Amino acid sequence: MAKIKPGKNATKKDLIIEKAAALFRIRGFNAASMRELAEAVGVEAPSLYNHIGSKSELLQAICFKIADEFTSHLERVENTRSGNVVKIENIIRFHICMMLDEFDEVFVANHEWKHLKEPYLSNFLNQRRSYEKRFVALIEAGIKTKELKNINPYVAVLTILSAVRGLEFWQRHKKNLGPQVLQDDMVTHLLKGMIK
Amino acid sequence: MAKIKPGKNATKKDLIIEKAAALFRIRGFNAASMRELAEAVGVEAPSLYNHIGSKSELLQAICFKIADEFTSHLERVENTRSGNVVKIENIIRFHICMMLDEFDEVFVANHEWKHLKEPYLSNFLNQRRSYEKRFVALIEAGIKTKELKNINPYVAVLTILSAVRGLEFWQRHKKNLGPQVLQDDMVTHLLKGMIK
DNA sequence: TAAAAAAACTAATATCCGTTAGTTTTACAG
DNA sequence: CTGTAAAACTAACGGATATTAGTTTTTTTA
Repeated sequence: MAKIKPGKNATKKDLIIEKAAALFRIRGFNAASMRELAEAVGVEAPSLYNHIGSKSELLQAICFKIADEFTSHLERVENTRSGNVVKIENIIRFHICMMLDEFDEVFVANHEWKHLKEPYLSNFLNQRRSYEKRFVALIEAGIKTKELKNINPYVAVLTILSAVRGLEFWQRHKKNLGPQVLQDDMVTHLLKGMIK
Repeated sequence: MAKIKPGKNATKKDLIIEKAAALFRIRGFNAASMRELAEAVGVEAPSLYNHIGSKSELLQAICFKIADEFTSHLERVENTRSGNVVKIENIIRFHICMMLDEFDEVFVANHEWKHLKEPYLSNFLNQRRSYEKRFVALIEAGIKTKELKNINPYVAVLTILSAVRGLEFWQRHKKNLGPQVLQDDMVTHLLKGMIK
């Protein structure tokens, strides 16, 4: 069969990772087979190994690409001079955008990380914990400056991150509601509540 | 080896399902092997088949047990004469309790349902969709009676259900915060927001 | 206590999976 | 064109998995 060229600026490895993200999301990491992945790429299974080292390497690439994007965005926000509420709103909106723009990858990072092998598993969890702690610190700062209610900051972070993650169920209703309305509504709900 | 008796009122099948829920949660449905499950039960793998039909039957039992509990609770709430906000708060608190009391089962129902086989997969998804629609109706009613802001009810349900689901990450912080505080904080956050 | 039923065990099978080995084809540099 | 390297292919292996078959042990029943 003819060699298949990937898009201009992307390597074939990138194409494989992209297809892997979609497949891992739909079938789950363990249920997804390298033969299925090969078919999606348009190649026989062993040919994949000319470009990648192993199946778990694919999972690592996906998880850490996403983790790094979130981490570096948080760093950018921290170095801003805005108020804490603005910072928090910024983070919420970024999560929503990531969920909509890089759906497969974010989904896999959220759901399949447990199948990472050591030491990647520990690295990933440490990076997550660090992210959450820095988010908590932001909320604590907002409480100190009286911008926020005297809530438990851990519960708030938990609530926000989980709510935003729920956008993975969004696809169903995509037709009825634009992403901008969605973003605004969710930000309002999480910041100001739903009671009049 | 001697026959192992389950707890007084539970059949051996119930014991197997219970152990399966814990195992499926930790390892994932596909990664969890029947040999591992057998070891947890204290038996050789083929012996399991004296009590169950197949591995997927276990997943079905777990998923539908949880789905039915949520559905019947919703029905109870619907038949109540309380205000809509009280009903919504009731549902949120029930979700939190389920998450804390039947952690393994709820986790598996939330994460592993995609490995259900037809027609169970379709049944499960239909039951979920129905639940969400009835929840949406409750919020729409609250908007109509001016109890709630004029938010998009789909976004609200999405936000609430996802936030509550996030309690699966709770175990980490259990030591620092009691479940009652958690419940109250989360209900407040979801109903009234975090801004002062 | 003897017969019947339930539930354990051992052994084995068929299937699928990730991956390797070895070979052939394609693409590109000179 | 020609030679070289990259990337495709076919064939196959070793290991794990769910499950079945057949047998033996344990428990219950009468």
